[in-house]
Amino acid sequence: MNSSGLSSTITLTKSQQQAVEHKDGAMLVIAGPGSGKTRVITSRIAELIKSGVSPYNICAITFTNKAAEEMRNRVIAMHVSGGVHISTFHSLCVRILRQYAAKAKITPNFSIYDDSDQKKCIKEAIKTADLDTKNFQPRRMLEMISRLKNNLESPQTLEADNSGDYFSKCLSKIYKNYQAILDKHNALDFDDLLLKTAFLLRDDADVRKQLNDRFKYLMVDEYQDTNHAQYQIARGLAMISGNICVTGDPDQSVYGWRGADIANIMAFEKDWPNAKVVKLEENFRSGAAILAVAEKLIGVNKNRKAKKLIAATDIEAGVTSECLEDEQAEAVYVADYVKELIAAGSELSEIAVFYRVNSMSRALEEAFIDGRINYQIVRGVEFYGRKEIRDMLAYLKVVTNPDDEISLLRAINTPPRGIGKVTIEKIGDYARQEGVGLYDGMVRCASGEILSRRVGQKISAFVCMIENFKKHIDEDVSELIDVVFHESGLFDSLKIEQDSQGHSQAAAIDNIYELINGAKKFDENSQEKGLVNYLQQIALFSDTDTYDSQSGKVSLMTLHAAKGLEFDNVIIIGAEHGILPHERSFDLPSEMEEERRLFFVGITRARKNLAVTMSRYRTVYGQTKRTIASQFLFEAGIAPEQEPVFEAYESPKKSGYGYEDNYSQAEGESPSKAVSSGGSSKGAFTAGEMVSHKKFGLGRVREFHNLGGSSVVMVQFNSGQTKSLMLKYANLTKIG
DNA sequence: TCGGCGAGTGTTTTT
DNA sequence: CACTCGCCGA
Repeated sequence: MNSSGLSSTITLTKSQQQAVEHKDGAMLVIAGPGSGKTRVITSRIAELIKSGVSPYNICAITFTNKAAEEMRNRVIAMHVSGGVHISTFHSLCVRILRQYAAKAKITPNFSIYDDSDQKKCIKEAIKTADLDTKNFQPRRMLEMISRLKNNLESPQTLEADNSGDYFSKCLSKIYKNYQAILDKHNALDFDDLLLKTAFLLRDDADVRKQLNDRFKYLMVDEYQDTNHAQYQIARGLAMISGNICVTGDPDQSVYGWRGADIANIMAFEKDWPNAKVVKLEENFRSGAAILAVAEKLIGVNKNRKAKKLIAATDIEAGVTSECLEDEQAEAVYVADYVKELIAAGSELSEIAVFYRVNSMSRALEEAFIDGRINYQIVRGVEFYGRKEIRDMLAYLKVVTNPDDEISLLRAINTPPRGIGKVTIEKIGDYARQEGVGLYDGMVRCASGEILSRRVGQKISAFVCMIENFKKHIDEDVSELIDVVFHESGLFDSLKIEQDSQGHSQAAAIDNIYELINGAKKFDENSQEKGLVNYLQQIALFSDTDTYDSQSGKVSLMTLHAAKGLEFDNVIIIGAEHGILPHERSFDLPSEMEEERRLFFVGITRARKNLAVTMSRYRTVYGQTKRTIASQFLFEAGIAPEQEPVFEAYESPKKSGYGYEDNYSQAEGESPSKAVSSGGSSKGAFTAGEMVSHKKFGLGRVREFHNLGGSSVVMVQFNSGQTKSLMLKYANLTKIG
């Protein structure tokens, strides 16, 4: 999203014009990369207002806070009066849920739980279900619950369905417990924000009517990445007016793992039968050479609507690729390449490096520091994930929401106050007897005879402190944080640490001051003030929100974070089998296609120069392993000249994390042959056929997914195991 | 009560 | 390799 060309006098193409002028009814804008989508959306908002629609009646939903902010600025720059609601789905839901809290059966001061909060809750939920965390891994359970929530399955509906097997019954129980814990804490997780809003819209005609009246014109960007809950929310919001305009690109759907359903955009015309469909296929961003690579790659995907990438500029573009020895060499290569770009006149902020996983930034950072290149890592959790920040936020959450036990338990012993497990348990038991929350239990214990005098005093002191903080709740958030910082003892304990450990801890105190500074900005600028608002807003900050286009630094980020951005120069590192595509995606063709789209997204961020690198060896989890070139390099026609041995392989699942057990068989094979021939097992398979595999022996084909060069066969082997194999590498022989 | 230490474990992407 | 968890000693 470049900020240039904001002037409303700028000329639009015919199709852009069509999209901008469309007013009433449904519209689907299929917008390829670089097709001026953001400009279309903002121009349309301006056009709606010009035609007499009140800004107050317009709602635009973006994918990230950053995108929302940017769009807000653009709308303002168009000299259109304010009042348009622009936010992410999640922020919108927070607003709705607070406004209609009673109807949603929650209280408006709810906490929003992040990953680590959720993890604590799920562990407790598993324990109270009398199950163990070995067989029911917290992470996995959370993932499945998230999936359920995204599909709007409540614990009740799940429990009512008695048909499930043992595992689903356990899951159902865990889900129920987990939700009970969240309810008790007056807390919502990310998925709840969507689910509760969707239910509210579905079940309460009054609310639905009011919101439809409020948001007469709804626009949803990045529609290809909406999940079922978001889809239902959008539908609910536009149900009466029918004025829904969605924009997106199925080829850029990269959040399937988070429940995003590409079918939402594919089936839009069915949902809204009179929908106008506009395709934006002209690309104003990238040079033709880059587009050719992108188009070649994405063309391999099977499940897609055909769409062109038409170069609409005469940018001279270049695409290079390089194979380096290991990740250090790769990072140094990138640093040198960046220096060349700078020498050639490029701005640092016009250079970006993308990678598949966050951990890959490390080698880059070292090389950039060595090379004295200024960089920014687009990764936000960093700051809000720091211990001292979380500690501080825990206090604030307790102040707004004493039922938030996760925060309460954190705050009560940071810094240590000599209140231990036993005491907490005692109070917990007492509170349960009395039918009150833990905090209220403390309040009562502080004066009662439940605890020893000594402990009672400690509790009393803590409760008094929190109650005292509550008095400041209507002051500026920044002031309250300052008060909490000093009166809670957090400052003292950090100071002591700092003094004893030299200056290594100085950052902790500075971080709190930075938090205070951020809060000051919130106090000054935010539309809706107050502590609860502040906390709920912070909870929704994300990685991509930290990207600063004006930083004057090279940007490093994951491919996911790169969505929606553009740079003159893009470098994508780690184009290796197992990384891009990621090994966790090997089993499902749909996931392989998503990986391909991810690479596609990365490629199409570049205006002038695209460089792709891989390395021959990579150290993962402390072990150095030989790598295999990504098939995507070949599909896109950009394999490095100094070509790596492209080895035949089997799906490396279950054989550990490395690929070592399949790299022996390849030594002699000619790489180019292995690729272009498509392997030895050509043609189609059908379910039921008997096949033979070198290593796994005999088996029967269960599924065949014809994906051209990357077809996948799922085979159930006689050994009992079922494997998904890439057809062209699996070396399957048909039997009989 | 709490911090330190050692064994064990798990590794994608993020609102 | 890095992080978490649980146990033990002070």
